[in-house]
Order: sequence, then structure tokens, then C-alpha cells
Amino acid sequence: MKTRQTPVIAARKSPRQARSTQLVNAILEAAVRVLGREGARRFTTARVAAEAGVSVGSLYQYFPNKEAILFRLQTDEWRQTGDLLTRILSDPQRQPLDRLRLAVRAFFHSECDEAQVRLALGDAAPLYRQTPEARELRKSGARRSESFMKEVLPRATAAQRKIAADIVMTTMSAVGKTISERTVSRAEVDNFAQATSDMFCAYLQKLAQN
Amino acid sequence: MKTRQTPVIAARKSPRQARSTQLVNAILEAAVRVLGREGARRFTTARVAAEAGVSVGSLYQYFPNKEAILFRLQTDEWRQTGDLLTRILSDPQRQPLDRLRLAVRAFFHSECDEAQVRLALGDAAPLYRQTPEARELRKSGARRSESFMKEVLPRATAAQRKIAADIVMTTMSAVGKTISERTVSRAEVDNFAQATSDMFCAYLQKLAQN
Amino acid sequence: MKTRQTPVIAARKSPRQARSTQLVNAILEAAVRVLGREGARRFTTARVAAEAGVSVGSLYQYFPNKEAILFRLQTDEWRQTGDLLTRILSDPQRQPLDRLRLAVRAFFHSECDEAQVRLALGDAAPLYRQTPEARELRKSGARRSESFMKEVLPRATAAQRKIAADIVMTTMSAVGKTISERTVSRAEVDNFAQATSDMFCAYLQKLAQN
Amino acid sequence: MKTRQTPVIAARKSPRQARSTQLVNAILEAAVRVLGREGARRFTTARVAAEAGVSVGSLYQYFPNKEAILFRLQTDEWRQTGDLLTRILSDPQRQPLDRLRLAVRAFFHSECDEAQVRLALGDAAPLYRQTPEARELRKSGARRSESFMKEVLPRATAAQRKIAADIVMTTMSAVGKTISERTVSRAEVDNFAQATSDMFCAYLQKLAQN
DNA sequence: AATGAATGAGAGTTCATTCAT
DNA sequence: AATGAATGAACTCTCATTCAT
Repeated sequence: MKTRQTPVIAARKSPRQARSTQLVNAILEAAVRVLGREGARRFTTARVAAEAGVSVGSLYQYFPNKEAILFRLQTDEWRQTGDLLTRILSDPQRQPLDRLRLAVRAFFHSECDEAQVRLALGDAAPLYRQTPEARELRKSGARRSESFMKEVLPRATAAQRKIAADIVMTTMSAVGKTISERTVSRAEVDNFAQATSDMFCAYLQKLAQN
Repeated sequence: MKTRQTPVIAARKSPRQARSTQLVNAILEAAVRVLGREGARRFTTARVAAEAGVSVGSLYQYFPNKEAILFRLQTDEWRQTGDLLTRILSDPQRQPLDRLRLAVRAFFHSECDEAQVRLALGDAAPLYRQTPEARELRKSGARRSESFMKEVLPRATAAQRKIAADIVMTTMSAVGKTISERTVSRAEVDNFAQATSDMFCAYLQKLAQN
Repeated sequence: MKTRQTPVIAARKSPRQARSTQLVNAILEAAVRVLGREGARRFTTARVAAEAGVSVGSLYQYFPNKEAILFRLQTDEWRQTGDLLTRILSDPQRQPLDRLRLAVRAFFHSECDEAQVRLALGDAAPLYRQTPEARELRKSGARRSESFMKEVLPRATAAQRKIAADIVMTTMSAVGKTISERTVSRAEVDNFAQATSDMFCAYLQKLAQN
Repeated sequence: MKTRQTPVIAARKSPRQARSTQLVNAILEAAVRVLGREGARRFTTARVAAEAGVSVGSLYQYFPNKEAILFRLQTDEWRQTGDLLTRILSDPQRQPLDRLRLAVRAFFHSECDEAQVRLALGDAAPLYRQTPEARELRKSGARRSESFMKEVLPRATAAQRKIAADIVMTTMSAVGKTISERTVSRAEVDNFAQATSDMFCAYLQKLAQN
């Protein structure tokens, strides 16, 4: 048949039993390995199934299609990163801008871990982009970021905070992705995180003055 | 992406060369249309050839493989954008930071033109990423940007200027790509360009103070 | 993919050149052999291509999908039979009811030729039923039949002729198909044709009396 | 096809048998629904089992394979229709030809009920055609029909009656199937039944005269 | 008896590339 | 130089059936 326009990517069944969960995990781990080793182009259901030591049929019992696997991988990743950022940005022990610096650094490093997989996942983005779940995660990121801005820009209007939040988050994520694509050393990543944070801080301080 | 046009200098070439150039252009233009209309997934040599009114065989006479077409498209695009930025950033009539603001705006708008094609080209990136030409173009971008920084940060060290140039350019290009993926109005793009410029200016002014 | 709802079954290209025509014919003949030998269930594009001594790719150059092959086979068949019936039913040399008797006999025999293939084609009907072309052919059959009824029932109303035409044609085709499914001898087919004709004649004569 | 119901005699059976019967009926009812809703192409054991609220394994405990389900469905249907026809055709209260008219009408309407399922069942015919049971049912139909002909054609030879019975039954069933495939209104079905009966009566009356 | 996860052959279809004409 | 028919490996996904639990 025919190629589906908007692919269905919700997981096929909620793995209630331990066995299922194991299988799903085995598949996801295999997917990461295939993606890392072979790249997005050679990421096929057959290869993933073989790598997971599972039959294609079983794979399709848990994921309705190839996109669903990639989507799940990306979603898990986004959720993890989101949690990390939330934890850092809402730590009451530190000054807001210090938290921001830490967040940038942590985010950049997390992006650079398994850069190969991330790259491949990015390459596969056309397969899962524009799904409701992706939108939802973006929104929750926006909420987190705006609530952080309340602390940094207490006197700004909601609109001002919104744009500041948007620009900072967009920049962080876009730049993080870019540097993860250049294969760079930890030190270089730190430098980049430093510079990026400097830029954010300069910007936010200036906004706070007005 | 501006519509490709047969360059005037083609008239000077031998008939054979002129023919080739025409063909190559026809193919490139067709490729843009196919990419825009069908997306990266359905971008096939057969479709491009048909769209160009040319046989597959002829296509392969001018491009060794599918990737080469995409690469050429991206390269041309980068070159055009690079020229645009060079022109704006080196305009002696305006203050450096004003030039930067103009550059960001122009770049964002250029990224948002034919966003569909750009997205598709991005999706196709795995096919041409990491080629020497891509590297070369990045370097020349870096040079342009560093020379601009000499004007803005006259007292900074080369290393400082380098990192500032890097962060500004990386941010501009990554953010530009991101917003071109969200389908947004001209006004929103302007807002984003404004905010991004504010951030750059705040950062560079702070650096200039030290 | 995905299974297409209403399949596209128009032939992919009009075989202008002799080569193409040969190929198309080779494929159609191979299809008949596969259908006859393996049945509708095992009728696959791969098998047809192999039987035709052609690659799958070539097959798909001439037929957009599997259904199209079956549809073409059925269409050719219908057209042939339609021509045969038209020829017989409009022969001015014979009495109308004699023509009808001949038509029934010819039709039943034609149905019983290659009964195996016909059966398989019938089994495959769900794949091509309800296409515009199929409808068109049914309509042209109805026209032929109604014009024949003008001769047999000159004094009947259009509505009466229409229903007579419909019932006779429907019966002929339905019964023809049924007896081709029972594997029967030529003599038995003749007997059946005789009886069916008797029934038609009794009916039409009675109608003509009123 | 009437909705299947748990027969009253099930109460007399041992609990084990009752359970089996219930399960078999649940599966058969589910099969009808799947066939009607999804068509022959998508009629799968998994779907039937799910629809019946039963595991695939259980399904295979009662039916050796997919074909068996369809066969059973068709068989039941044939038996029901056969009973209906027997009842009508042997009613001593009415004239034979009136009974025939009633039988045709009842048969056509029964064929048109759940036409979707019947169509699907027909599409699935290759899976169960040519089984001994199918043959047996056809024979019993022939017997019923020949015994009816004894009343209508008392002076005809056995051979004459045989062929008359055959042609009438074949026509009725073939035409019934055909009109159930065209989606038509009750009124149209009545018209068709009327015309078909007229044809049968004209034929049989003529035969009776000789 | 009942379950339903697992299997894996097999289906339809696409497409980059070649090469005889 | 140009054509475009031909190739066939590769891909995604389905489903009848089995069998360990």
C-alpha cells in the first residue's frame, strides 16, 4: 500500500507484564545500537529486530511501525532532558542565573553524550515531527522556562517574559544540537556552554534593568 | 531560496558549456520543486529528471548521484546567504551593531522563504553532511564573522573574538533554522529577529566593556 | 504503507513501442498461466514477473499494482465477449431468437474455456470490482442488450424492454459463470445452453404476446 | 443472514458441550461481524478472535483453520436457505407456481440481507469451494427441486425434470447472488423477483404443455 | 482448557543506478 | 550525447499457526 501520511505512532500496547517491558526495552536498546552503528538510513525494522534478538513480528507487536520506535526514543530523551532542566532550574539553593549556567552546561553535555545516536535521531526527525506528543512536550518545556523567567525578570510583562523564555530555550536547544554534531572535546563543550551562558546572562540582566 | 536564473556569463561560454549549464540549472530548479512539493522522503532521481524534462541518464551525466544534487543545492544556498551576510556586515555606512541587527533579520527572513524546501534539505542533510566543501564554507563563514568582530570588539584578544564570533554565528544559524521550521508570520519572524539581536547586542556590549 | 482504498488501476503507460507491447503481453500471458496454475491466492507480482521472465521492477513499469494486471485481464476478456455477443445478436441474417440461442451457446462455451483462469479471476474480483471501467463495460452491455430487445419486443414499453434485457443478460452471465465453475463436458454445456435458451425464448415469446 | 442465536436445545447438553457451543457461536457471530465490517481481505483469525472476546488459541481449538470458519458460515447459511426454500416449495396450500414465485422472492430478499457479508463470503469462496459438504448440500438442493418439479411437470420424463430443476435452481441462485452485489432497494429486488418468476413460469408452463 | 506472545516466510512496492540503443 | 527500460536488492508490514505457560 500506500505510505501513510501522518503515521500512527502511539505504542501498540501498554506493556503491563514484565516480559513485555523487557522486550520493549530490548527493542529500544537495539534501536539505539543500530542507529549509532548504522545511521538513520540503514535503520530498518529487520535490523532492529535482529539486533534485539527478536522476530520482526514481535517488534510489530509492540510498535505499530518504524516511526514509533524512533518517536519513543526521542520522547524518552526529551522527557529525561526536560526533567533534568526542571530539576536544575527550580533549585532554590542557587541564584537564578547560576542555575541557568548549570542548566546550559548540563544540557550541552547531555546532548553530546551518544552524539551519534542523537544525530541519527535528528536525521529521522521527519518521521515523527509534528505529532501531538511532540507538541505537548514542547509546550511543557515552554511552561517550565516561563516560570523560570518569573524569577529572573520579576518586573517584566508576561509578553516580555514569554519572548525571553522562547529565545533562550530555542537558542539553547538549537545550539546544543549544533555542537553535538561537531565532534568536540569536553573542554570545548564547556567553553561553549560558558560563552552561551554569558550571552544569556548579559541579555537577561539587561532586560532586568529596564 | 531565490529562483535560480541562467547567469549572464553563460553567454561567454562555448555552446557546449552553455548547454551543460542550462541542463544543470534545469535539474537544480526541478530538484527544488520536487523537494518543496514532495518532501525529502519522495525526492528521487526519477522524479527530479521528469520534473526537469530530462532523462535519468542525462541527470547522471551531470551529477554522480542523488546526494550530489542535494549537496549542490545546499552549497549554492550557503554561498548566497554567505554573500548576503558579508555584504550587510561589511557595510561601512552603518554602526556595527546595526549591521548585525540587519543581518539577523535578513538571515531569518531568507531562512523562512521556501521553508518547506529548506526543511526538506535539512532532512536530507545526512546525505551530504561532512563533506570537505561543507567544511570550507563553514570556515569562510567563520572568517567573515571574525573580521566583523574586530570592529565590535577592537580590544579583545583573538581567542575572545573567535568564541564570540562562533557563538553568534552558531546561534544565528541554529535559531534561524528552528524558526523556519515553525510556520510563522513575517511579524513573528521580525519579533524573533529583534529579540535575538537584543541578545547579541547585550552580549557584545558587555564583552566590549571588559 | 498502507493499503490503498480505491486502487489506481489505469495502465501506467501506453505501450507505444513494439517492445513495450511485447512486454505487456508477456506479463499478461504469464499472469494467465500463474492464475491458472497457482490460483488467485498465490497470484503474486513476483511470481508473475518470474513467469514472464522479467524483473519485478519492469512489471511495475507497466502496471501500477497487482490489481491492474487482473483488471486488465478481466477487461480484455469482457471486451472480447462483448464483441462476440454484439456480433451474434446483431446478425441480420437470422431470426432474433435464433441469435439469442447462438449467443447463449457461444457465451457458455467461451466461459468454459480456461475455466480455471476465469475462476481465479472471479476470486480476484474484489480487487478490481467497482472501478469506473467495469461500470462502463456493464453499461455498454446493457445498451447492446436493450437494442436487441427492440427487435424481439417491438411493442413493449422501454421499461418492459429494460427489465427483460436486464434479466436475460444477468441470467446468462450468472449462469455462465456458475457452469464454468462446475467442470463439465462440452455436451453438458450444450444441454445447459439449450435449456437456458428455451427458458429465455418461452419468456420473451410470452412477453411478446401481451 | 439472520442473527445466530444460542439454540434452546443447548440447555440439554452437558455443561462442557454447552460451553463449546457457546464459544463456537460467539466465534461465528464475530466472524460475520468482521466479514461485514472489514471485508474478506482483512478477515483474519486474530481479528475474529478479538471480536469474539476469545483467544486465538481457543479459536483454533474449535476450528482447525481459517477456512473452516468461513466454510461453516457458508454451510449454515446454505442450510438455512435450503430449509426456507423447502418450506415454501412444499406448502400444499398453494399452487406450485405461486410457491415458486414466493420462493424466488424470499430467496432474493434473504440474499440481499447483509449483502456485505454475503459478498465477502463469496470473495472467500476459493477457501472452501469443492469440499464434500458443499457437494452434499448442492445435492440435497437438487433433490428438493426435482421433487418440486414432479408437481409442476407431472408428465415430463425424469431427465426433463432434472434439467428444468437444475436450470431453475442455478438461475435463481446465480441471479440472487448477482443482485445482492448491486446495492438495490427492496422495491427493485421485488421487481427483479417478479421478472425472474415470470421467466420461470413461462418456461415451466411451456414445458408442461408439451 | 485457555491464553496470547512469538514466529518468520512472504507479500507488495520503490528506487538508485546501469547500459544497450 | 541522450535516452529510458531494466534490474533486483531492500524495505515495511501482515498473518496463519504454534506452543510454553
